[in-house]
Amino acid sequence: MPRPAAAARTTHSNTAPPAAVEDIDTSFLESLLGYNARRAALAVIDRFLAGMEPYQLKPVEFSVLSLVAHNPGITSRQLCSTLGILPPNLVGMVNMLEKRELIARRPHPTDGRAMGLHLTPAGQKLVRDAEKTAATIEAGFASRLTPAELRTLIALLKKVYKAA
Amino acid sequence: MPRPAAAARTTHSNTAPPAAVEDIDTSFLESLLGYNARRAALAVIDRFLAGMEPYQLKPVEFSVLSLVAHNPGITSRQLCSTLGILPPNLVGMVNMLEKRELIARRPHPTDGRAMGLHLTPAGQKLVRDAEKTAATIEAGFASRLTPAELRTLIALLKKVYKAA
DNA sequence: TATTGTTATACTCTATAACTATA
DNA sequence: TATAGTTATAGAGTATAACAATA
Repeated sequence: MPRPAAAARTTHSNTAPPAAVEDIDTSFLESLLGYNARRAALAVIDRFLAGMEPYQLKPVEFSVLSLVAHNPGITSRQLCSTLGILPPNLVGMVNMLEKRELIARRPHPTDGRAMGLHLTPAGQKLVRDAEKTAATIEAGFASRLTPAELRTLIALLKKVYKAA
Repeated sequence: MPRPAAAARTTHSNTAPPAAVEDIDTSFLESLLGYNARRAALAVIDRFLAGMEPYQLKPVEFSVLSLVAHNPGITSRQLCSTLGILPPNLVGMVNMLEKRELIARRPHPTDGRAMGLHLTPAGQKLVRDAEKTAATIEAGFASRLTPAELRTLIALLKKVYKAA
């Protein structure tokens, strides 16, 4: 974001070390997959965060609810290994979602230690609406990417993190 | 990561609600750009973190050193806006890199408030080696992605986060 | 008046150790 | 003995407010 050409006093002084930097060279970083993946993820998540504001859901909370919706009876342990979060960090989230009466813990049918997670009717409605919003956000990126590019991008991303 | 087919007792009970989940359906989440971008970024950064261990550099510290290397005299403010980090959070990092004698603060040639950042000889050597390692890590992904796919992926990621 | 660098501080996210009850 | 869920806690990472020196 530095202005294009102010203070032209410090131009082409090829030998003097104490020169000011005007245009920042980011070419090396931009050649790295990690740098670009992180920047893109942050940009998309930022948009997602804004879109989920009416539902008071952060990205991970949305992921949890969506997984419970499509996998009624899923356990905490399964959520953790699927989403890559640690059990102690899930507990508070599940408590909060239960207090909001979006999900309910029920005893697991075969494992007395585990609890199966289920959506309440209110949770089902919220997830339906939130997933619709997520799809809309997704479509919003079609302004920068064609549908084909979006498909390609997602396919390549999967190739990167699957079989890690 | 649940085992494929243990406890076959709880199979095809199509009507009973309290059933155990065996294979987790993640298809909706996997259709979302944000989910895939985050997972991919985490996977790559994980690999990067391991590769940078001998240099004792975290991804952001590597980014800072690399930017200083290619832009000698760059200011803290410029680093912050380029990398999307906040000034208070950069201070400690620069202090630490200075204490490790990898960078040096010198007075800015035209702005008395600012400090220009420069690499020490030790810093230059470290960055050269670390960038070589970064390129190697990058090449390591060629096992999952062809060089053409990697180029396409990076180009599409740029499209996503530029013009955000 | 605005900006650079800085301190202090708070809030979130992520990680580790240890306990309980079931398997 | 191992695993699911939980508690407590520690450590990163990220955020805002406010100040001194300079523009």
